[in-house]
Amino acid sequence: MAQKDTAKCILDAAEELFSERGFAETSLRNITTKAGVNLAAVNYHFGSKKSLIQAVFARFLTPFSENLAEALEAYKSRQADDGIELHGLLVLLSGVALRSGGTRPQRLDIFMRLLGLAYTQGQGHLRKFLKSEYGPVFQQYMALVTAATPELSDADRFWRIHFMLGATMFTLSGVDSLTAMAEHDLGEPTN
Amino acid sequence: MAQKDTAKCILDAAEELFSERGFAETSLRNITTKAGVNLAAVNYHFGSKKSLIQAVFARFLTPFSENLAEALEAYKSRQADDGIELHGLLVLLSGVALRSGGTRPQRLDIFMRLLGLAYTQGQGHLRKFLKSEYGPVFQQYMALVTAATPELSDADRFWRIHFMLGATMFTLSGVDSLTAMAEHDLGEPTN
DNA sequence: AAGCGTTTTAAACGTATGTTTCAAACACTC
DNA sequence: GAGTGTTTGAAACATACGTTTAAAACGCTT
Repeated sequence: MAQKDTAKCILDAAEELFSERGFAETSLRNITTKAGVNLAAVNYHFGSKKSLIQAVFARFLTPFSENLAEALEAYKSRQADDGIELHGLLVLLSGVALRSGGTRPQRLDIFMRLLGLAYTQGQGHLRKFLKSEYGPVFQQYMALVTAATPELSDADRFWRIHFMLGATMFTLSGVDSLTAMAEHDLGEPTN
Repeated sequence: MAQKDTAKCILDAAEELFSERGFAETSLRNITTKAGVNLAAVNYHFGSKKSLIQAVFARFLTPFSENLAEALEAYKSRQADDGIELHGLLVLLSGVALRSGGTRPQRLDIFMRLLGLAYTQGQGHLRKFLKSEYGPVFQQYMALVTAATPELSDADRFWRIHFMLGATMFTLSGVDSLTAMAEHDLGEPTN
């Protein structure tokens, strides 16, 4: 419970609570209570709840997109001669994702849930923020994927990426959804 | 805009708004305004917002689980001799899902988004409701899937189901997530 | 230790929400 | 057409939220 930095404590608490309960269902009072700080600290350090949400994403995505940009540069100069290869691109992406989790290993779980929330809840400001801030790197990556799969039609590539992304995010985020409904009451307690 | 049944208008509006914006982000005033009914109608017809949320799910899931139960019975008696076959089970499930959409074809899209929300937002009451109400049918289905894949370890089967479910739900729900970040500004307007 | 910018604290503010109330409007039987 | 149970309507309620305020506490240079 090292209370070294108030802003960091708030981000940690917010990250966890948001991923468990969503944005609107998590009040600033929930966050500050869990973080052990004063309620006003959120607005002092982040300005507003919206900005706090964006900051939670930025803390993960900024290193991630930087790592991805670097890896893409290295990959492009390395593969300049013998063309773009899909397998290498996928390995590159998963490697960057795993490396960007920071110290805590469960960071990727939490972040996958957050990313899902960003697009299932009404947070339009978040979508705009993510797209304008981190869009270019992902567009760059997608362009390479397209170059690596010239044999696919745009529609085929679109759906295959959706399938892959869905399986990945769903699995990594640990959201059980339908399986939870069919779950026998073995295993961990429900709360 | 046939205002035949107030309860139905409320369910339609709630279903759509919930799937677009989440549960907590959608107020009863939003719903009743869109439905063209009085604010108090929600509490009169459904008792509370929680009950309304459950009713939205029940309207889709009750026919779905009944159809599934029937289809399972028919399948089991038909396949009694030559064993359980996985492909037939999957065709059965997708057939039931497509048939349970009701008249409107986009119902399945909306419902996949809702199902995702049910497990990413903090609605614990919803999870309990879904599990107790519809869990048994899905357990029955999963038992058949298990019987149809005796060559798989429990872990393998668990992850394969997760992959399939993730790809399916992600694709059907039309949630764009990461792809939206890399999207070029072509295509439909953003709002 | 005084001074000053930064951070924390407790309390209050305005607003939006879910819910309740109670009278009016309606539907339908006798 | 009066009477009765059901549904709608406008308004008010209590509560929880995000945000703001202003004073207190702190950290650090001098």
